[in-house]
Amino acid sequence: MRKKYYITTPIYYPSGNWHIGHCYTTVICDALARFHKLLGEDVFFLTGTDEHGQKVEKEAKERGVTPMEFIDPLVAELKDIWKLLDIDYNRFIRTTDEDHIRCVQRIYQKLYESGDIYKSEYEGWYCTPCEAFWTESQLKDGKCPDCGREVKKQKEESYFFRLSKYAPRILKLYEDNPEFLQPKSRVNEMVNNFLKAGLTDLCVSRTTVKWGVQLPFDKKHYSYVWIDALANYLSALGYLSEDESLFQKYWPANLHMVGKEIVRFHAVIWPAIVMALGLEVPKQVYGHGWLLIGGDKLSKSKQDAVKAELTDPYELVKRYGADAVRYFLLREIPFGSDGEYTNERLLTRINADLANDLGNLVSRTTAMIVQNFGGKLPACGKSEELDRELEEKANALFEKVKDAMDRLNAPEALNEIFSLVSRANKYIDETTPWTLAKDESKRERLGTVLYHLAECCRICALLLKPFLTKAPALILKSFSVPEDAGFEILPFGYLKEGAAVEKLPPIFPRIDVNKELAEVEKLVLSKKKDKEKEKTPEKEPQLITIDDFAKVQLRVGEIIACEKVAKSEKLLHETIKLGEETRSVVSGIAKYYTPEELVGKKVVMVANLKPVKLCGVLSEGMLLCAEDEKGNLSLLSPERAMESGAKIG
RNA sequence: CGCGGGGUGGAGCAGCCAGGUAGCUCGUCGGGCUCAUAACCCGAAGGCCGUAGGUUCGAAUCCUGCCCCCGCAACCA
Repeated sequence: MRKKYYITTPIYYPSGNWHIGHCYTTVICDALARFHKLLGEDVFFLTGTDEHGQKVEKEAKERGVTPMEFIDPLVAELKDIWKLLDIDYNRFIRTTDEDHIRCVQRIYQKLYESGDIYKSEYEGWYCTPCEAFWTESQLKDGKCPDCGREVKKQKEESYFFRLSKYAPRILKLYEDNPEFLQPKSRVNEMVNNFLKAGLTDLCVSRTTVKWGVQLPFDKKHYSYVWIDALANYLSALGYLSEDESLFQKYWPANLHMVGKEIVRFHAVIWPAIVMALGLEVPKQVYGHGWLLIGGDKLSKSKQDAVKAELTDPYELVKRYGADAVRYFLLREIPFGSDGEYTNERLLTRINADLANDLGNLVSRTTAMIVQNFGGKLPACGKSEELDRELEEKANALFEKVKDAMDRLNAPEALNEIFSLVSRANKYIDETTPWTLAKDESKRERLGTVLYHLAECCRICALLLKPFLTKAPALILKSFSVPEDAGFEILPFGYLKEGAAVEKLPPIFPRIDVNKELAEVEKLVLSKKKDKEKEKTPEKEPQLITIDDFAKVQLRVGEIIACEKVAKSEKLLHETIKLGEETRSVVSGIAKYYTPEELVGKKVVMVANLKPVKLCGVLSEGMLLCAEDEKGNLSLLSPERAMESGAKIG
C-alpha cells in the first residue's frame, strides 16, 4: 500500500485583509504536499476558512448583512488567491459547511456522553452592551477592553472540557515524541507556561454568541469557536459521518502547519480532544515564524523612511508571477523563525536566483544546443573528471533535498538545488564551450559538455517542481521531458541523444529593481489614497438641517490647567472652566501645543459629548481644531473676548 | 525574578549542542569571459562575533552578571 501523507494549514479567519502572510503558510504546505506526491505518496492536503464566532457576527451586523453575505465574497477572494498561487489542495473546508457542522455536533455529543464534557458554571466579568465575557487579566483598568465601560462579575451556566485530565498525557506525548511539536523552542514554551502549572478545564460553550454550532444536547449553547475550528481536521475527512473512508485512510494527520501564535491550541488543546475521542494523535505540529511586513525594526530608527510595501497577493502575482512569489516565500524566510518582507528583498531574490542563475543557465544551455547541434541533443561522450564531478553532484542532490524537506526546511532544500545551478554555471566557464565550437576536432567534447548541462537543467527543474509551478514544466518541456514525469527519472543520464531541444524566451526576465521599486511605491500610495477617498465621499455631500446642528452644543471654555497624559505621546489633559462648571477634557494635540502655552486660552468646545476615558483619563468634551492637509493644526478661539461658558450657535 | 527566542563585516542569515584557521547570500570595488536575460566566472576590501567578567594552553562556541530587540501568556498565518 502507498504511504499516505495528510497535511493541513490553519483555517483562516475571513478578516477581509488577505495578505502575503496567509500565503506564506499555505505555500509551504503546498510545496510539502507536492513533494510528497512526487515521492509517490498518497497525499491529502487540507485548507479552509474559520467562519464562526463573535467577530464575524459583529462585523456582519455593522454592515447590515447576514454573516454569510459578509463571508462569502471574502472566501471567494481567498480561493482566487490560492488559484493564482497554484495551491493544489484536496479540500477547502469552511466551518459553515453542513458536514463540518454535523461533525462538530457529533464530537460534542460523543465527549458529552463519555463525560469529558460536563456542565458547570463559568464566572467572569461581563460587559452587557458588548455581550462579552472577559477574564480578569483581559480587563483594562477594570473596564471592558472593547468599549471601556463597567463590567460586572457574572456567572453563566456552561459546558467544560476536562482538559486538566489530559495534562500528564500531553507531557508524556512531548517526552516520547520529540518530533510532535517543532521547533523545539515551542515545547519549552508550552511546558513552562501551561503544562507545568497544570491545565484548567476549558469552557467550550457560549450562550452569548449565536453565530456558531449549536450543541446537540443543549440548544441554548453554541460551540466555542476554537473547538469548532480544530475539528475541521477531522470533519474534512468525514469523521463520524456515514462515510468514514477518507478518515480511515488518512488519519492521523502527518503535519498540522500553524503560526506560532496558535501553537497552544494545536499542541495542547487539540491533542487532548483527539485523545478524548479515543483517536491517534497527529504526528506533528509545526509552529512557524512570521513574515514581518516592511521591516518593523527599520521604522523605529528611520521614522520617516518607512516605505510602503506592496503586500497584496493579487498584485504581486500579477506583476511577478506565481513562481516568483512562491520562491521568495519558500526561500527567504529562515524556517522556524520570523522573516522580513520588503519589496526590495523580493526583487533581489527574483533577479539573483531565478533570472540570473536559473533562467540564464537554461537560456545559455539551450541556445548553445540549438546553435551547434540544430536543436538535437548531442551524445554524451567520454566523461572527464570535471564532468564526473558534476554528475556526482547532480545525483547526490535528491537525497539532500529530501533530507531538508523531511525537516520541513524548504529554504535549505532550495539552497541545495541552486548550488547545482551555480556549479553548472561555473562548469560553463571551466569548459568554455564557445571555444570548443570553433574547433571541429573538439565537436565530441562540445557535445559531452552540453549534454552535461542539459542534464543539470533537467534535474534541477524536476526537483523544483514542488516549489515552482510554471518554470519547471517549461524547462522540462524544452528538453522534451514528458510532463507527468516524477522523481523516478532523476538519475543522471535520462536524456537520450537526438532528443529535441528548444530555445526558450527568458523564463524569468530580469527586473530593473530601482525602476520597479519606484513604480510599486507609487502604486501603493495611490491605493492608499483611493481607500481614503472611499471613506470620505459619504460624509461630504450630506446636508444637515438646523435641528441636526442644534444637537451639538458648542460653548466657549477657558483652559485653567493643562498637563501631559503620562501614558500617551499625543494626549494633553486640560481642565476647562465652562461658566460655573469645570470640565476635564483630553485632546490629541500634544504634538502641536505645550501645556504651558494653553493655560489661559479661551477655546471652543463641544459641551455635550458623551464622556469617555482615554488612556485612563476622563474626557468630558472635545476642543475644536482646524487641520489642513499638511497636518498643521490650530485651536479655535473666539475672535473677541468672551466669557467662558458662552454658547455658540 | 512569568516563559521563550535573538544580538556575528553595509543588509539578511549560518556556525554555538560535541571549544582550536569566522562561513553563505545580497551589496561595494577590481579583473576575466562573451555561449547567455548588462547575465556568468574569479579575486579583493570590510567583523576586536551585544557588553563585563570567569573556566581553558586556546572561547563566536562553555559558565555568570548586565544591556538591547522580538515574541508568547491574552483568537493576528
